[in-house]
Amino acid sequence: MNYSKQREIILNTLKENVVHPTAEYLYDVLKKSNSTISLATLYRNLNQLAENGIIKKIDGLESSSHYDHNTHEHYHFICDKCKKVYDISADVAPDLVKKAQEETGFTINGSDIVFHGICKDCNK
Amino acid sequence: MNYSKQREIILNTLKENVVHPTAEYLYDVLKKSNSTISLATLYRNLNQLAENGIIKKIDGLESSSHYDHNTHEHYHFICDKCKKVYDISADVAPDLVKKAQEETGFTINGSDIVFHGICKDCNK
DNA sequence: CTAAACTTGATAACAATTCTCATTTTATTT
DNA sequence: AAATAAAATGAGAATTGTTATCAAGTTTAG
Repeated sequence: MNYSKQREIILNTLKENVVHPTAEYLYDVLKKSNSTISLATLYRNLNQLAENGIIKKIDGLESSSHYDHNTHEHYHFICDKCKKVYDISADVAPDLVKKAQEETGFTINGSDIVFHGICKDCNK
Repeated sequence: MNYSKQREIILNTLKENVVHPTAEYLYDVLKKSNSTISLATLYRNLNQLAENGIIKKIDGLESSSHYDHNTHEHYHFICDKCKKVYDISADVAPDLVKKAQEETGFTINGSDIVFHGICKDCNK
């Protein structure tokens, strides 16, 4: 992977975002800050960054993928009403990957763990 | 939900499938058994069945959704090489949903828990 | 038996993502 | 720093999975 200005901007924009944005959301943010990054370049770089373990692609949330700059093991919750994505500590299931590996005998390289329901705000 | 012949066929076909098929896979199976079920009807019914809790739609595996006739709590593993989908017992993380609920205070209605890596067969 | 509600098939439409390809940037070798 | 190879880019076309539309057929309750 060579250095590229665009990739740097994309990564920084993702890092500045507390939420877990979709490509489309990032694209809008980038456009507003006058970056002339094309949608293809955005997708290409998000995929590359994820393949290199620098960011994490979160699937299973909605029809579109979300991206997370936090690669430490943790899970996600999406509110079915407001669609906000929250982090859940990996402490709720200690050694989850290890145990799954023991049970199956498979080599586990990653996991996508997503809960959905209604968040506190929407429950009011 | 009214009775419908098509829905019955779709549900039975899904039940007979030990794998966790995609809509496309099911469509092929149905065509081979001379069912004249249109793709739209298939998708419509899979969604309805899932909404009514009769089957489960599994997201986060691949670009397309998979469907599971087993609605008891359990997790999934997809082999990145052969793309086969395996079940993982919920025992690897007892009370996962309950704990996540306690930690967050959110109402959790469901979860998609997917591990990926290389299965035993492909590891040989 | 009739009317209202539901379901269907065929196909168009859609949204998210990837591909193509000519041009530009970055890295490497001299 | 010039030449060359390798990687990245932008723009838009293409692809994939899924949903919407709508006229016609089916199911169900009264």
